[in-house]
Amino acid sequence: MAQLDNVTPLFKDLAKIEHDQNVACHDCSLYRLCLPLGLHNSDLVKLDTIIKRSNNYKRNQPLFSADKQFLSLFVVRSGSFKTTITANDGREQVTGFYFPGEFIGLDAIHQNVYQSNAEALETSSVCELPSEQMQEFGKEMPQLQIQLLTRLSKELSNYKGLMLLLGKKTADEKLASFLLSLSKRFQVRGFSATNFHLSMSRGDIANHLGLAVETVSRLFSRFQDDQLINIAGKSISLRDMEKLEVLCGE
Amino acid sequence: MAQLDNVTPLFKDLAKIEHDQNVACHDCSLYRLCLPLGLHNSDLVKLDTIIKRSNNYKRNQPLFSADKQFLSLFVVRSGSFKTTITANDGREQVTGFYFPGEFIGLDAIHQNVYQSNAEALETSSVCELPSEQMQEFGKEMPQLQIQLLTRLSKELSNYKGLMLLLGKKTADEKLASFLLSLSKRFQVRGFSATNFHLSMSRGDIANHLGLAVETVSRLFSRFQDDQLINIAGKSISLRDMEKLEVLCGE
DNA sequence: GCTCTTTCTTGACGTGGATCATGGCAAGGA
DNA sequence: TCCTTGCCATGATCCACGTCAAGAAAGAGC
Repeated sequence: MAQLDNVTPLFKDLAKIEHDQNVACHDCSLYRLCLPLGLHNSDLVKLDTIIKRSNNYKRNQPLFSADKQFLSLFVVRSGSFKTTITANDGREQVTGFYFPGEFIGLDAIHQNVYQSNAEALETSSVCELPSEQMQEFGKEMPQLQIQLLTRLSKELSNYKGLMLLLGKKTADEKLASFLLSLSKRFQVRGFSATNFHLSMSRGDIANHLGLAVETVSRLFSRFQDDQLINIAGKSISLRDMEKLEVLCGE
Repeated sequence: MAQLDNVTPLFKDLAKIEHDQNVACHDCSLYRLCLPLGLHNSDLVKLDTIIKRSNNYKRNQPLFSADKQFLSLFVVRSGSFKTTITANDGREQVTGFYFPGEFIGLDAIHQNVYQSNAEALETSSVCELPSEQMQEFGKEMPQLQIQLLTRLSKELSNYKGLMLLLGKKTADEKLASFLLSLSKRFQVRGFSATNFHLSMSRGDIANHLGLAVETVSRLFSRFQDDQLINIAGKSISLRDMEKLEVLCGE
């Protein structure tokens, strides 16, 4: 995310602030998108005391692994992460990509065990919310619980959309849907909806969409030939949003 | 579910009780599987006052539809339901099947709008939890919120498993995984893990697994030839659980 | 700067599962 | 008993996408 430069005035100092380990929630540029929204000021101050702000994670560095004890929820502060699950024969599925303000680890709550692997896609940092203290605080702060319920509910409905994508869509539709989903998420974060950086590899994209790398590569080329996008390595710009919207079929 | 007859002693009167509209939570045979688990007795009594116990829904009768206002969460009391989402061109994805004690509608919380369509697969009934009152009660009953969080978290992690299934598994593996998932869910409900009734059509199964009806039909035949299962219409018995476990690759 | 490695692209070919088409069977209605 | 309707089974055919192979770029390490 730090590579992105088409920031709106509102978020013009995002890149600076988000990398600062010592900024409290109420001064954080992600405040509007993040957990504390809706909390009373006094609760926010309390919450601040349990949040650990991480150092940078490097590309490919794991945040947590499946089957390990669930100790903390994470919120992305800068950069991006992917989560994967693994079949017993080693096949992997990339279950999601996570950008600043998004929660990682919500699926671990029900068994107190991480259900997936999470790793950084680029130099990234997180805010860590220790699960025990979150549970304590939750009892006194219904708003905090409601935030978590809302996040979980939203992620759940995303995943149902992904089922439609994986189960029913063609390769073209899958890629168009993926690009538009990224676009919308960057937009609410104050970045350009049309020009952005793909922090994940072609392999990750292909895996996530249930396609072969070669198919994704060919589609990028074809979308470019058809003037739907411009793509150069990891930089992409969406040239014809309308056609992309039609293509994705939602 | 009412058609199932291999019930264990523990649940021997399930079929009778579950259809009784007037049974309170603490007398319900689903108590151990359901929402109230972990609530104090006084809270349970309070909760009981807002729960509406439905009449029977008939086969194909909708419980709710996507884009309608979110008014209630539902818990299946008897029978079974499916949920679907629809692309704008009419393509449907069956996102899930729901059995007694399971929640329907959790993905509607974040926008106060139902995100999917739900309909009965057979004669079925539900307990209805009005969302407004649930929100009120949630503020005073942290245990209730925790139950909801736990359910959501579990459903979320199921969906990540479904992504692996849809994205990476072969037709054989998909069907084996599906059958074993049903088996486990029936088992915790006190029914036979090996002999049960498929309340959904071949079409629903195929759709849910991202396959064609014909493929599902051929697979059932082949599994039968290979002595993995016996199938006759909607009745199925799993003959070789071990091989099925191996086949499903988890 | 240069090598080594990883990632990406592009072409040629093969295949798993979709689609199409036909027929069987059970339930319901007259 | 016949007809209709819905659901399921199964064979024949086809195609979207995967697999294989071979370069081309792009980083990573020195």
